[in-house]
Amino acid sequence: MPSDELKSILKKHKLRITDCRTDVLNLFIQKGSALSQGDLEHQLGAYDRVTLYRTLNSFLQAGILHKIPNATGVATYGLCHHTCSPNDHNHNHIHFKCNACGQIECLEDKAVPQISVPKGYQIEVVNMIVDGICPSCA
Amino acid sequence: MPSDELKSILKKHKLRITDCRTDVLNLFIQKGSALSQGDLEHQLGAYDRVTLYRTLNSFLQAGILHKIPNATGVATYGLCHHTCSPNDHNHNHIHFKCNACGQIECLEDKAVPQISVPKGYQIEVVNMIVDGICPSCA
DNA sequence: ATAGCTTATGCAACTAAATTGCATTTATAA
DNA sequence: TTATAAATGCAATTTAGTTGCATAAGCTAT
Ligand SMILES: [Mn+2]
Ligand SMILES: [Mn+2]
Ligand SMILES: [Zn+2]
Ligand SMILES: [Zn+2]
Repeated sequence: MPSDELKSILKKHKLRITDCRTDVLNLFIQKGSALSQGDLEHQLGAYDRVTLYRTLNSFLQAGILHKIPNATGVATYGLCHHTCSPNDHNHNHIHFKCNACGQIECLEDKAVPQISVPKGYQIEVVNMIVDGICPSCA
Repeated sequence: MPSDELKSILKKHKLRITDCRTDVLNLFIQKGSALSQGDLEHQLGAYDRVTLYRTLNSFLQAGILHKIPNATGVATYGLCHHTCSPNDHNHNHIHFKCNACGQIECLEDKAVPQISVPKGYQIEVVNMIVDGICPSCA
C-alpha cells in the first residue's frame, strides 16, 4: 500500500507517523491475516520487541487493531476494517483459526449470531472463534 | 463434595487417586466457575506449581476439564459437565467472562448457535465467549 | 499383606511472552 | 527553527508455561 495512504490512516487515528508504525500497519494490510507480536518481531527485525509491543498497544487503543481471543496463549491481532475508535470497537465477525498452519483470520463477512444469556448477565462483547482447517491446508 | 464421589470420578477417568487431584477436582466443583493455574496455586498452596500444572493437563486429557479461550493470556479451565473422553470432548456451551470481577463461567444451558463458514473452510470446534457483567457485579 | 512396577510429585532449571523504567531520539505544532 | 510531547531502544523484571530427574506414592498381581 502506498506510503501516503498508510500515513493518512495513522493521522486519522491521531497517531504520530513513525517508520515502525507505518511498517507494522503495512504488514497487517499486506498479510490480511491476524498477526502476533512474535510474527512482527520475525518479519520486522529492524525494530525492538518493546517498540513493536507498544505499537500494537497504540493500535489497539486507537481502534486500528482488535485483539483476537484464542486458547494458545499468544495474543493475536487483526485489522479493524470498520470504523473503530478507542471507546467504541465495533466488531461482529467470526474468527477462524487453522489447526494445521496456526493462522488466524477474520471472516469479515460472517456475522456473529445473536444470542441470549441468563437473567442478570449483561452482554458487552461477543467473540466467536472457529477452529478447523483453512482452505490452504485442506 | 464427599471424598468417595471425588474418587469415583477420578477412577471413572482412569486416573490414579492422589491428594492433589482430589483437592483440585473438589475446588472446581465447589467454585463452579472456571479457574486458572494461578487460581489453583493461590488456593491450594500445599502443592507445587508443576504438580498443579500437570494435574490440569491430566484432567484435560481425561476429559474432566476443558480449556476456555480468552484474550487475557492466562489459560482458564472449566469442568466438563457432559460426558467427555480424551478423544471426544463434547462442549457446545457459551462462556461468560465478567469484565468487573474477571470470573469466567460456563453457561451450560446456552448452546453455541450453528454457523456457516466460507467454502473451503472445515469446522472442527466452535467457541463463543461473551464479555460483560455478571449478576454478582451488576 | 507384600513386592514390584508404574505413575505422580517436588525441586531446580529453563523458555517464552509480556511489561516497566529510563535515557535518548524523533515528530509535530507554535 | 525551536520547544514540547511522544516514540524508541536497551536493560531488566515479571509472569506463565514447560522439561528433566530423583524420590515418593499408588496400584496390581501374587
Ligand atoms: Mn477480526
Ligand atoms: Mn465450559
Ligand atoms: Zn491453515
Ligand atoms: Zn463479575
